[in-house]
Amino acid sequence: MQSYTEENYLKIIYHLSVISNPVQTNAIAEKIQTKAASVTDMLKKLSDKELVDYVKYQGVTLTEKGKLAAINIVRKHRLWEVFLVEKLNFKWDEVHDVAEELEHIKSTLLIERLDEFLEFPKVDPHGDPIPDQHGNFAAISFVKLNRLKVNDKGTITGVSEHSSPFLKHLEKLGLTLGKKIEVSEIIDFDGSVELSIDGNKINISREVAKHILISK
Amino acid sequence: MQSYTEENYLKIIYHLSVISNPVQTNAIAEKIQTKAASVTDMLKKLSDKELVDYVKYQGVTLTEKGKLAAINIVRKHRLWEVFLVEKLNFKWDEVHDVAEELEHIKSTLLIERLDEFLEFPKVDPHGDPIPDQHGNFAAISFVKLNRLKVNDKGTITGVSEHSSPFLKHLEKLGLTLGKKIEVSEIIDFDGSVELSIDGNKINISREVAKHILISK
DNA sequence: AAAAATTTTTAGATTTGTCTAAACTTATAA
DNA sequence: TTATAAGTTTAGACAAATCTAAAAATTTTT
Ligand SMILES: [Mn+2]
Ligand SMILES: [Mn+2]
Ligand SMILES: [Mn+2]
Ligand SMILES: [Mn+2]
Repeated sequence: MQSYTEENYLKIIYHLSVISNPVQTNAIAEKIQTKAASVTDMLKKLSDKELVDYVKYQGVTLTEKGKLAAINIVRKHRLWEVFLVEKLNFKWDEVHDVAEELEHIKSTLLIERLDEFLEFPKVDPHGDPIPDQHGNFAAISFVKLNRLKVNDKGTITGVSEHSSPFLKHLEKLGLTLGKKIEVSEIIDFDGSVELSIDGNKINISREVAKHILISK
Repeated sequence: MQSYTEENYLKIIYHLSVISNPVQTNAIAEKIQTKAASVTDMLKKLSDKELVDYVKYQGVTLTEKGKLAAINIVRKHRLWEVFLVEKLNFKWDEVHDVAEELEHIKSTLLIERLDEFLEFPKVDPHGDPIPDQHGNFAAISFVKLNRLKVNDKGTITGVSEHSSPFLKHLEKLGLTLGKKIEVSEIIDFDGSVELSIDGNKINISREVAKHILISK
């Protein structure tokens, strides 16, 4: 079994390894809000437990065992988020911090029953896929909204930024999961994007567009 | 805010102070599965935080602040137990350990929404009362089954022992919450009790009878 | 290819919660 | 009322996770 802290490291290494592999010490330090020296200590420990392959000065990669542990935490995180939104009427911007705590509850029975209670959801409130108990999940194919051209159409299926201010902003603009959008114009001056949604035209900054995931 | 460990101490002091006040160091040590020396250290810390009144060699009493914190943890513990039984189909002997972890999740919104989702339950799966958000709850009046005389009748409204083996045993005998019983005989030899329940006669040991709570 | 900048690791402390062993206080018994 | 037992606290140590400051390795720049 891993400690609360070890679980957090595994999860963050998992998320970062999508972007770069192996994962650098400083990248972890920044995400986990700690100092590089502390990360080095933990990497040695995770390496001793054979959860990561660690090469001094080079970075870390999850082992199969570490990857499975990480995915299991992600599974729990996302199932709890679904629970909070579907059953307790949380908004999608309110769930993340609570799920950060709930994901560490240790009970296989609990999580399997929760999955069943929620009727085996495939995605969480931010459009992220929920792994099954074996760690398998279908990768969702999407394009970032800032990559679309004028007249391109699609459906909002996810977000790549989970902060409350960002999600509240999207909500206010009506940019929620499942909404159909069409790019009506891309403004030369600042790269901002004009969208058609629900018959209205709205303008969003390029920065916001980057974090909206679109599927056909 | 209190740490996970501090919360456990507060809760256990709260439960023990029903039996004896002030609460002794060794009593806490035994419940928390630790050594008396560790308890002493923690009592000093809780005293510094004004959560307990602590007199060296005499024991501890919860302050108002400490009592409120403790009741809040009990509230969370019991609400989670209801959730596990009512929504996730846990048995009453399976909930305690998971609730021990869930009770430490820090989110007022979560617990108020959970309470609402469960439709404001008044008792948990073991018949224990659930405090409201101000810490108030109605004390449930009961007699221990071993105190009843022959021909006394009543309803099972609670248990004073929460271990899985004990609860499974009761379940097998059909001695669950809400069941009506009548004492048909008390065996001289070993003090065991014969009960009428659902038209059948069953015999339970005095030790088991002690932990079954009966109301009129 | 050496110098400078960046990144990472080590060394030594610190905090939280725990432990053992010894000392001390209180309760019980002769 | 002194002796003994039981309960509690202190002293000193330890493991987990963190930190700062300094040293070492790697990468980038000149
Ligand atoms: Mn989240
Ligand atoms: Mn999510
Ligand atoms: Mn319980
Ligand atoms: Mn209970």
